[in-house]
Amino acid sequence: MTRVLLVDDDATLLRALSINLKARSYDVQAALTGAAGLLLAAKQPPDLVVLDLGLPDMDGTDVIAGLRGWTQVPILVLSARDGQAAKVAALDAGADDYVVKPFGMDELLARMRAALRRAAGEQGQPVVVTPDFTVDLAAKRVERDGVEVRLTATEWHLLELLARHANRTVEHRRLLEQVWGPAYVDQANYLRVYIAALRRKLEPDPRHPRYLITASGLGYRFDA
Amino acid sequence: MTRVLLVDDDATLLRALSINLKARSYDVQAALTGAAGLLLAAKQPPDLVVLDLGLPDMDGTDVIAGLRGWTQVPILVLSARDGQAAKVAALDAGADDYVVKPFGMDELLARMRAALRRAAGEQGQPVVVTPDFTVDLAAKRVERDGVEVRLTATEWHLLELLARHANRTVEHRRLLEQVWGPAYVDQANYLRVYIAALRRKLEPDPRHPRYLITASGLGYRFDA
DNA sequence: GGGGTGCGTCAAGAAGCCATCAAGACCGGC
DNA sequence: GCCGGTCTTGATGGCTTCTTGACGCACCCC
Repeated sequence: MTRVLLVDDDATLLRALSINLKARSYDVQAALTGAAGLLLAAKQPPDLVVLDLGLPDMDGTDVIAGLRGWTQVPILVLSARDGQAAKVAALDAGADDYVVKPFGMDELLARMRAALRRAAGEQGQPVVVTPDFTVDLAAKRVERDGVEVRLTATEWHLLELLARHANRTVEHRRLLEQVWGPAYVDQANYLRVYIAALRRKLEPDPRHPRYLITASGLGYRFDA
Repeated sequence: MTRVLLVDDDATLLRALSINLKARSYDVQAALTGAAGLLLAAKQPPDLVVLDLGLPDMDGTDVIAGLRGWTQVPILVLSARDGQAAKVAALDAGADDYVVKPFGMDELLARMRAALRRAAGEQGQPVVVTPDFTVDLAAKRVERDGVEVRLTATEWHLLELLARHANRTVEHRRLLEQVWGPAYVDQANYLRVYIAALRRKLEPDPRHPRYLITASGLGYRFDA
């Protein structure tokens, strides 16, 4: 299910949006402040963020920067300000779209669909195949010799991240940020433990990994 | 250079846009009709399409469909119609953004940048190629004769820095500061040791380097 | 020719990183 | 409250990588 994070200090609007989105089978999370929004996003990375710029606790562009520091999630900005300068600032800070309040619900939904469609397109093929196992990113399943491999939630997050960047080294920081959250960027221990688990479950010879490659000092790479 | 295709039947607006974009170093192509636009796009695929919906020869959504049939290029729609239905129709047909005329030039440019930024993210960063090896900056990988060359973290940082400034001499201070930190700006020893390591691993004849060139007294240069 | 400077090479000890294991904490279902 | 699985955390040993100093060479200036 598509997870949407709403950040807006106007509780009435928040509720209206929330109801509308839930009725359309989105998985909705809501925050009233920028700080709460960033925290929620870190805990459970959303597929789309709808962000009101007029928050009481933080400047809107700072919230955008806080997200862009570690994720490429589409950000759709809402704002009462119609000036060009505000729009340019938000878009250049990393927002994907800018909608002026008051807005029509149908338009907002269409813009959300457009943003999600683009983001989905980026993810590429949903299945990664190797001679020894296959990773089905859409179904969240891993098969080896025709048998499903049972992965824990954390193992899956890590494998998914690596598989989506197959053949590219992903840095320690990035892995830790995406799987455990921004607070864990220097807990490299976690990576070792879970990479080891994945190797045990997937590699033909866990002692000499062929797919989950260590880039010493840099990160790990999934070679397809 | 970024190629932009403008499709609009209003010749005045077309010229104004064109001048503005060219001044910002975009490579601009213009079409007055939907048919001409589709033809141009097919001939020389653009990086971004700016499309006026009110064309004389075709319905706007048909132009969008004609593009979406074979390309994921970002489409930014211009329209005089401000109704929600028109926006929803265009966005759901495959447009990425919808700007109502009259619009501010700064806003349009910011929305173009946002669309291009997203599209660029999909492709990944550049690769530096030489006759003897290739440096993939995004994947953090180096290949030589089709075989991966194993680099340590420090070796990679140094090579990356040089590759990103290919064909330009980078000063000792700068290299040391970026790779080892500001406290090491006069530890020129480190550079010798690690440049030597890179030459051993990458140069066809490490004794007579062809790519990692010493600029005596100044710094080093990566010749591509 | 002599002294100085910058560069390339080498090697050995120090330091850091990685794989692995295991024990305790935590959390869910029953 | 118990039990199984999962997550966190710390300790260990092996290995890679980094740091450091020494040496030789080429070049330049005097």
